[in-house]
Amino acid sequence: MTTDVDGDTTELSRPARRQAEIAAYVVKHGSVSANDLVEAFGVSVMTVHRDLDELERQGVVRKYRGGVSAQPTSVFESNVAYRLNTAHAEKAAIARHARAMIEPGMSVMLDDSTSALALVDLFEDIAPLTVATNFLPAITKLAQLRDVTLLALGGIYSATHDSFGGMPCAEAVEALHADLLFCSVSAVSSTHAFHQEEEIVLVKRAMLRSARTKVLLVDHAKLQRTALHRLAPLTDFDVVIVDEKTPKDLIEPLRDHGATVEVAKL
Amino acid sequence: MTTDVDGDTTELSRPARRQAEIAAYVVKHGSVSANDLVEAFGVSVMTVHRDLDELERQGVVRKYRGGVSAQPTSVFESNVAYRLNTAHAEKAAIARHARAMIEPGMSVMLDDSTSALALVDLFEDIAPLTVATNFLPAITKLAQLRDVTLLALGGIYSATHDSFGGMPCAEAVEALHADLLFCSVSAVSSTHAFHQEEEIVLVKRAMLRSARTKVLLVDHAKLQRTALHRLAPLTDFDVVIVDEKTPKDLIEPLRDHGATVEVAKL
DNA sequence: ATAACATAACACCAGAAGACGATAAGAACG
DNA sequence: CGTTCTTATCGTCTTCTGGTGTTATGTTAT
Repeated sequence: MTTDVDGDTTELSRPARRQAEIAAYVVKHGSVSANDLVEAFGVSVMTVHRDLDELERQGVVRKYRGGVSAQPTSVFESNVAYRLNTAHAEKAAIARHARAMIEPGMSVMLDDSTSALALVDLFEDIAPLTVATNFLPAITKLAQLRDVTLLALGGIYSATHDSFGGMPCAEAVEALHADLLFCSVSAVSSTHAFHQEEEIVLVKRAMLRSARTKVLLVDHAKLQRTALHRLAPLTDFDVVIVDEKTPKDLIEPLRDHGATVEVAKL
Repeated sequence: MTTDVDGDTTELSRPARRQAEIAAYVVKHGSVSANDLVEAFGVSVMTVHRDLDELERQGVVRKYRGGVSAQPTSVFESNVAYRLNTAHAEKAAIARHARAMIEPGMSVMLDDSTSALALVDLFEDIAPLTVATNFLPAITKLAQLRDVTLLALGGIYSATHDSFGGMPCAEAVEALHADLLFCSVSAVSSTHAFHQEEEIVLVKRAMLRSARTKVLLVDHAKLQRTALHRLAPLTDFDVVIVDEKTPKDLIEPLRDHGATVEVAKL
C-alpha cells in the first residue's frame, strides 16, 4: 500500500472516482464547461453529462446551459471528501477493534458514516443483535441478516449523505436508548469533535443523548482539523478509537484533555 | 385459492419463483423432508437447503433436522401470496390510473405493497413531490430520484414484508399528514378491507388517520375474500381503484355499500 | 436559421454477482 | 458406531447490471 497524502484511491468504482475527481475539478475551477471535462478526463461528452447529473443530484454542483458551477463548499466537503477519503484498511481495523465491545443481545446504534458501515460487515457473527441506524447502505445490508433486529431511523433523505435526517429522525432517535453508539465525524481537534452541517449535528447530538456507551471512530485523516459546528467535547465519548497510523504526538493531546483513546491494531 | 388463474409467472427470478413454489408445497403438505423437495423440484439437495434457509429467514417455514414444517398461515399468506400473485400488468394499470390523482408538489404516502411500488416508477415525471413510505424497495427507488423529497418511515424491519413497522413506525406516521395515501390490503369484502397481521394493521390504520385523501388499490384477486383483521370499512376510503379484469358483479356490491369505485383501464 | 449544446434511445462490452452442484467435513440421531 | 442429515467450501457457469459510446432527436441561444 502506497500510503500518501490522499492516496489510496482504490476501493472506489471507476465512475465514482471520476465523479469525485470531477467534483474536485469543478470546485477548484469554480465553473467549467462540459467540453473542458471531456478533455480533462478523456471520456465522451455523454458520460460527462451523466456524471454531472449525478453530482447535481447529490447537490455538489449546479448545471446550467454551457457548463456547471460549484456549490457551497460545505456540501462538497461532506460529500466528496468522504468519498475520496477511503482509508479502507484503517476503517476495517477500527471496526474490528470496535467489534470487541459488542456482545450478543446488545442494542447498537450507528450513524451515517463509512466507519460505521465497516462494522456492519462484522455483525453476522455477533448475532443476536439489535441495530438502529439512519444510514441507507447500512440498512440495506442489515436487512439481509438473520438474527439481527433492524430498527431503521427514518427521516428526510439526504442524497449527499445517503441517510435520513431532520426532525423526524431526531425524534425517532429520542424514542430509543441503545447500549452502544458508534459514530464518526468529519473533524477532530484535541478537545472536540466537529461537523460541517447543522442537520447532521442535530441527529448526532440526539444519538449521543440516546446511548449508554458512546464510541467515536476516527481515522487519522480526521485529526487536527476542525469544521463549522462543534459537535461535542471528546470527553463526552466513553472511548475514542483511532487507527494505528495515527502519529503518537497527535494522540497524546487527546489524552491530556481527558479523552480515553484506544488504538486499533493492524 | 392457489390457482394461478392468470399465471403471470414472469417478472420473478428463477430461484425466487422456486422458493415461492416450495413454500406453497410445504404449506400444502404441512411438513416435508429436504429429499422430497429434491425430487419434487429437480434440484440438488444443497439448493433445497439454501432455499429453505431463505424461507426460514423470511419466517415462512421452520427448519428442523429431517425436514421443514409450515408456519402459521398468516405469514405464508402475506409473504408468498404476494410473491406468486404478481398480476403485474394489472398493478401497472392501477398505478397509471392512480397517477392521475397526483399533482406536482403534493405529499404522498405509500404503504408496503407491490401495488404502491408500481406507482413509484411513475413519480419521476410528476416531480416535485414529497413521498413518505415504510417500504424498503420503494425507499431504495425513491432515493435515486431527483426532485422527490423522500421521507422514510422508520421502524422495526420485517423480512416478510421487506418494510418497517411496529410502534416506532406508527409514531412516525402520526407525526405527518399527507395529501394522499395509496395503500393496499390482502383481502376485500363488499364492505371492508382486511389484513392478516395485527402489526401491519396498526401501521395502516395510522396511515389512514394521517392522510387527507385515501385511496385503496385492489387487484381483482383480492376481492370477495377476508382475513383475520378488519382494517376499515371501504367507505373510509375516498376512492377504491380496481383493475379492468374485475367482474362487474363484484364491483356492484361495493358501490351498493357506498364505496366510490373506479376501474383502471388497460 | 444555424450552431452549440443537451438529452434520449439504442447497443455493446466487461466485470461482478448470482445460482448451482459436487465433494468433503461436520453434527445429530438411533 | 454408523447412518443420515446438514453445512462449508470451492469451481463453474450463467445471468445481469453498470458503464460506456454512437447516433439521433430535441432545445436554447445568437
